[in-house]
This record gives sequence, C-alpha cells and structure tokens, in this order.
Amino acid sequence: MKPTPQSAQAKTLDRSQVVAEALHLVNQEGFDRLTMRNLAARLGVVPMALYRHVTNKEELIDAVFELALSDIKLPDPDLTWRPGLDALARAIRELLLEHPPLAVEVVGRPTLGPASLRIAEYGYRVMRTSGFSDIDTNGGINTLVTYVIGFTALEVPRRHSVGANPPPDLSKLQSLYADLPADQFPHTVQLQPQVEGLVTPEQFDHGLTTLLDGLEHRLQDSKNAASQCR
Amino acid sequence: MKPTPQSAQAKTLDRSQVVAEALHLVNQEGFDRLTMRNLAARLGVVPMALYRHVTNKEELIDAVFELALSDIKLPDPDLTWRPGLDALARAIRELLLEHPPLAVEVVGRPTLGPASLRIAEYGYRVMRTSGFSDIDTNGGINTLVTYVIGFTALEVPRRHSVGANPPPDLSKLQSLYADLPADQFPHTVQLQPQVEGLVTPEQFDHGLTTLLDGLEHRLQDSKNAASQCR
DNA sequence: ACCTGAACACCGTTCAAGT
DNA sequence: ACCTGAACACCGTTCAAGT
Repeated sequence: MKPTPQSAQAKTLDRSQVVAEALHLVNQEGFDRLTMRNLAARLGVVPMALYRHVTNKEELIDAVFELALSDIKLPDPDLTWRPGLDALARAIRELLLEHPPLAVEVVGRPTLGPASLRIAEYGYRVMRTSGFSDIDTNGGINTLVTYVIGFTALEVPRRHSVGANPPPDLSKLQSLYADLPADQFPHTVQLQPQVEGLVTPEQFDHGLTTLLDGLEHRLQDSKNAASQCR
Repeated sequence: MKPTPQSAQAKTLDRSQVVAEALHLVNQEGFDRLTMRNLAARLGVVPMALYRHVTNKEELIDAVFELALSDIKLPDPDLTWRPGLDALARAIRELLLEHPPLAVEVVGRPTLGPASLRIAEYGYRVMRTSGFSDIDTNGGINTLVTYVIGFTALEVPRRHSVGANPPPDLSKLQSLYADLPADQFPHTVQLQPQVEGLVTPEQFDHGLTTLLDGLEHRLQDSKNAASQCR
C-alpha cells in the first residue's frame, strides 16, 4: 500500500516544525541568535535543509511573528467600547510580554497577517457599534495599538534582559540620576522618586486611562454635534 | 615649537568624525549597512583603525543616537503645558523623520544620554509649572514620548523605504484589503477608505489630540479634588 | 600614539550534487 | 522530493606587529 503524502515519512522536516522551533529559539536565546545555522543545529539538520520549507530568513521571521500573534486571546466581542478596548490593550500587552524579544522587534515591522487583522477588526467592531465615527474609529485603534506596542517595546529592555543583552542594572540608573546637575535638570532631579521605577504596570494603566479618556471626550463631542443638528 | 594636541596632525582620525560619518552612512544606506568595515572604507581607513576611537560597535551606535538626538529644537520653555507638549511632540517627531532608520531602531534601545534627558526635562517643566501632580507629570511624559516614538517607528517603514528595504507597495496593500473575506472582517472592509492611507500626519494629530485631551481631563480632576478639600 | 594585516569564529545564501 | 557539502561574499573582533 502506497503511503499517503501526509501520513508517511514521520522523520521528515515540516514547515510548522521549523517555525515553531524558531519561536522557541528566539524566546530562549534572543532575537539575534536566530540564525539559519543555529536553528538548523537545533533541528538536527544541515543549514540548507531549512530552505526547502522557507524561502529565506525574512519569510521565516514573518512566520514566527504570525505564529506568536495568532495566540492572542481576544476579549468578549459584545463588550462596549471602553471595557472592550481596555481588555484588548491588555491582551496585546500580555501576549507581547510572553515573547519579549518579539515585543521589541515588532516595531518597525509592518505585520499585516491574519492575526493582526483579527486584532484590528475587534477594535473596529467595539468602537463602531458604540457610536464612534469611522474617522475616530480608525484613528482610535491606530493610537491604541501604537501606544501598547510602543510602551511594551520600551518596557521590555528595561525590565527583562533580552537574550544576551545587559541586565537591567537599576543601580547604575540610580547613580545616573544622583549625578545629574540640579541646575540644568531641576525637574528631573525633583521627580527622581517617580522616574526611578522607570517603566511600571501602573504607568501603562496611567497612559491607557489617559488615552481612553481622550476617546471618551471625542465620543461626547460627536454626540453633542449630532444632537445640535436635530 | 611643539604642536599642541588639538592643532597638530590634521590628517588623523578623530572620534567625532567617525560618529558623524556613521550617522551619514545610516541615513544614506540604512541601519544594517552600518558595519565597521563599510564605515572604515568610507573613511579611507582599515577596519581596525576605528577601534582606536570607539570601544566596539555597540558604543558607536549609542554615540550615533546621541549625536542625532542632540540636534532637537526644543520649544519655548515658557509655554503652558498644552502648547508646550504639543510642540515637544512635533519636535521629536520631526527629528526622527530626519533620520528614518534611527526612528525605527530607537525603540527597544533605552537612550539615556544628555539629549534624552533634556527632552524629558522640558516636558517635566511645562507640566509641573502648569499644576500637574508629580505622578501625572511622570506618567504623562512617559505616555507622550511612547506615543510619538511608537507612532513614528510604525510610520516610517510604511512611508519611506528604509535603506534597501522594500518600497511602500501601496497597490499590494489595496489588493490585500480587496481580498479580505467580508464575513470575517466586516468592519475592516467597511473602514477600508479610512485604513488605506495607513499612516498619515492627520492620524498623528488625531492621537496626539486624544492624548492631550486625556491629560487635560486629569488636570481638571486634580484641580476639582483640590478645591473640594478647601 | 595611532594605524595595519592576518587570522578566528561567525553570518545568509547559491549551486551542483547526492539519495 | 528532500537533504547534503563545499563554496562565496560577507560579519565583529583579537592579537601581534608595524611606524
């Protein structure tokens, strides 16, 4: 009996194995340890074997992002806009923190795969069904996603050590603030107790609340404008 | 007469030349074309000559960032908080857009040099002297800077082609939206006219206004709380 | 004091060859 | 159909040597 294409040759490499192993590698060793040669070694195979399943390194990286992002747990689609966007923002941040090296690298890499589209679609849904205009919806999701990605990308290198990168060295940071000339940086010096815990979950909440407050203000404005036209 | 250290040997390499040439290289050829070998060639020197002025590539990159950031034009320090932060945000964005490859790379790289400190100090100043609490000031500047850097970093690869990277390919993007299954992505499809001009200056304004509105809300709240205590 | 040359341990990828 | 080996054109950096 002839073996069917899927069932036979359990020993052979397969694209999803390659991508999954690449994601593990990135999380364990850091983004710049993701080399074709290193990945091949982990799969017990010669470097060139990978090129049977992936056209080049760039495509492999895209696939790694898509795999990681597809794991996101989107909130209940029937939430109203404010709890919905709040939960969405936290879900994105949580996902990124599970893959610190990707959190940094995702900026500057336009990821337009299905996973990203599903995330945006969720945001569009809760805003539009809550009465936001199309312009405010597009702008709002854009701002929200930018904030979450930006915040997390700036947070990660300051908290976790990514790959072989330097440890957080909080003491060095403190002495930097201590040595600051108070005449040139009076406010920075006086704010030191606030600034020291440079990136905290509370600051994420603070910014997110500020942002949602701003959106609420926008929603009120357009409602007022609508009722005045009546 | 013995030549003084600064005046003599005009032919010799000097650290500021190395860093300046590195910045030019990055802007002309892209961030990943910044290699010690490539830089050395542009300076008409052998690669190892650079290590006399810079301890390694990492330090060189830090110096390149510091040089670029030190060019920022800070707004009038006597502005009140809202015009001050608005102008600060635009100044940061403008500077980053002058160095597209750096705009992308600055995320995930904690830049704590004098230039960054001056930027933060300006923001702290206008907020505190306008009555914001220390917590709101720290959170506010953090959020603002995060938004500006995040937005610009996401914007650049979609507008300019950075180094040898792919051109913007707007047509590909449009066909991607055209092929989207309308039952799975109803809102994304309906928003297509908004989403298409994916990252625009208007969207930057939209997000910035939202953010400043949120901060204004916060300032009102703390003022109300203060007057109630009286 | 500053620059050089050769070398080491790495990269991604091409190409012709094996099974 | 899938994997291999050798090779090419690159990296950052060390080390001993030149002037």
